[in-house]
Amino acid sequence: MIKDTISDMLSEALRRAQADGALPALEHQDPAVERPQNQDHGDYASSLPLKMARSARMSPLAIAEILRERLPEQEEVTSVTVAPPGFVNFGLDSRWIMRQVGTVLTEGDRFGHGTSGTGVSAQVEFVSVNPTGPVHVGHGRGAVQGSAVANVLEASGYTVQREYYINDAGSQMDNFFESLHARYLQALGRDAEFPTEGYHGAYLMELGQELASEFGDQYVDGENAARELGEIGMARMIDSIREDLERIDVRFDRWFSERSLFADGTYEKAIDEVRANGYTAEREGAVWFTGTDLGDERDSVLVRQTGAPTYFASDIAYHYDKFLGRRFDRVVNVWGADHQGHVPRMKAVVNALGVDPERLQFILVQLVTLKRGDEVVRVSKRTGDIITLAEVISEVGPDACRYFFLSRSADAQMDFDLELAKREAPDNPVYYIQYAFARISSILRNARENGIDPDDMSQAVDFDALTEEAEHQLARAMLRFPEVVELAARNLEPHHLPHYAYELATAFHDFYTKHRVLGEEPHVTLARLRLTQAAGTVLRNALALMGMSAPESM
RNA sequence: GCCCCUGUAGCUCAGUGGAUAGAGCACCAGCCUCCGGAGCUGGUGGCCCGGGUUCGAGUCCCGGCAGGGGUACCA
Repeated sequence: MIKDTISDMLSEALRRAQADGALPALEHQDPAVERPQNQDHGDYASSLPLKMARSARMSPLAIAEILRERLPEQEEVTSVTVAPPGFVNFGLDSRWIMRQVGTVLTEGDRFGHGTSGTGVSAQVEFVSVNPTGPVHVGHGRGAVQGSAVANVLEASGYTVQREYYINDAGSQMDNFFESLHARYLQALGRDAEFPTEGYHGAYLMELGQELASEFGDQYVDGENAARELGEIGMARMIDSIREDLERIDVRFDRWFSERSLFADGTYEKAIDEVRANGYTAEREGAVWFTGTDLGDERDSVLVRQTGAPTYFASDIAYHYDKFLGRRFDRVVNVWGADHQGHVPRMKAVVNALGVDPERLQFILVQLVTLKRGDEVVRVSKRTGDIITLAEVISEVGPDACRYFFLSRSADAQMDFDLELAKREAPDNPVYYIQYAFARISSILRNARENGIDPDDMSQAVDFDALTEEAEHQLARAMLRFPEVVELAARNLEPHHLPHYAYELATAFHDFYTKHRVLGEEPHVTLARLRLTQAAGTVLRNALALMGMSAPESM
């Protein structure tokens, strides 16, 4: 990345200045290269002189000047200026910028990808909705955020595994089995007492009816009837969850069963490890995790008086498997904000397993407040008043759904007004972005009709023919893409992607409005065609990371 | 009570400690002989309050205020 090149230039200048005594030798300084908001200040700027002025006991301007004089030559940087109160501003050679269009086309769908995560394995676990009900709209937000984070990490070179943790053990499954069995019996016209704390949603009645018509009275009686029927029902639920998620391009490499932790001995190994490291205690007939020894607020129960493990104990086993079993270098858990209290505990647990807690990161997705107009819609499985992800997808479409969930940072709550989302669908920014891609595709189609084959890359391109401001801005916008991907990966903030895509689309629409591609002088047409193709490549790559489609026509 | 997240334009949201805080929607005024007007151009309008750190704070720290979430031998 050009940004790294400029950082290296500054580091070299600093080294030289310290070698010849112009600047005092200080400990490592970050070159602090950033993009100025105001383009008059160049393509990149460094505030290093301002940051080191105090410790160097020199004026920032003097430091800036010393650095500027010692900067190594670099062909892509044509201007370096010192600006008060102490910036070093860098201007890129506009001809070099335009030639990067060729680089974009050469790299194709790999343009924007980086290497910061090369050789590092990362697991992203997300959604993980209990298989007792459908995916609702709040889960959808986590699904989109998680899948985009996984995409962005992968694009940064990480070896990524996308995982869904199936909570198929524990009391909520028993409850689901009983609830389903009751619905099944009711569907067969029999008296059945529905559990007070059961799952009241309409989806379970439908499932009960489905199983009743399919299996008849096969599961009415018998010791294990409810359980056997429940297993079938759970598999159906998981299938339906999978289908819903696939509609918004959310896919998993592995569906990890909580039960398997107990079946294969991982659970015992994990608890033994925690015990061996001295972080368990027996009190009041229960086994506790003494997280307070590791800075947690309070101790937590692992095994109840009844002998049944808590879900927390399962989670210990699960993370034991992630770090000590499958040996992921990094683990990212995407959780709903209602699980926030669980984060310090999990950090403490990982610590207790002898793993650096920094390797475990969380994205806490804040809750979605559903509205219909002014009316707030509460999501409740107990009442059955559920707005499912599937419903939202059907109303606003998968691309708009993804864009909407992606464009807000995970730690900000959001209102989702279904009426508004429907009404504004044609004005949604997603169409603006996709329209840019459709226009690009249209130009390429027209080029073919005019006897120009855009895919023929044999002809030499005169990028110096691209001298217009709008062309320059479009190319500049394209070059920012790798930096955006890197930023999104480093901070686990996929919401930068849609904002970037919008800006890139704006740069293209502006170019499109002001200049024609086809019908100009041949060398201009060819150069603009390449610019257009490159814009399409970057747009498509950005949309791909967002999990959105890039339609050639709309 | 304690812990976490959030407070930026009328509304929905961006804004890696930097130079003159940005978009969309809405509102006002313009642009179609020409590659798709789902587009383009201009205008109105803003950092919750009070301290602090810093050469520099929307951004970091402390204290308020407001909204949301969490504080189980539920998950």
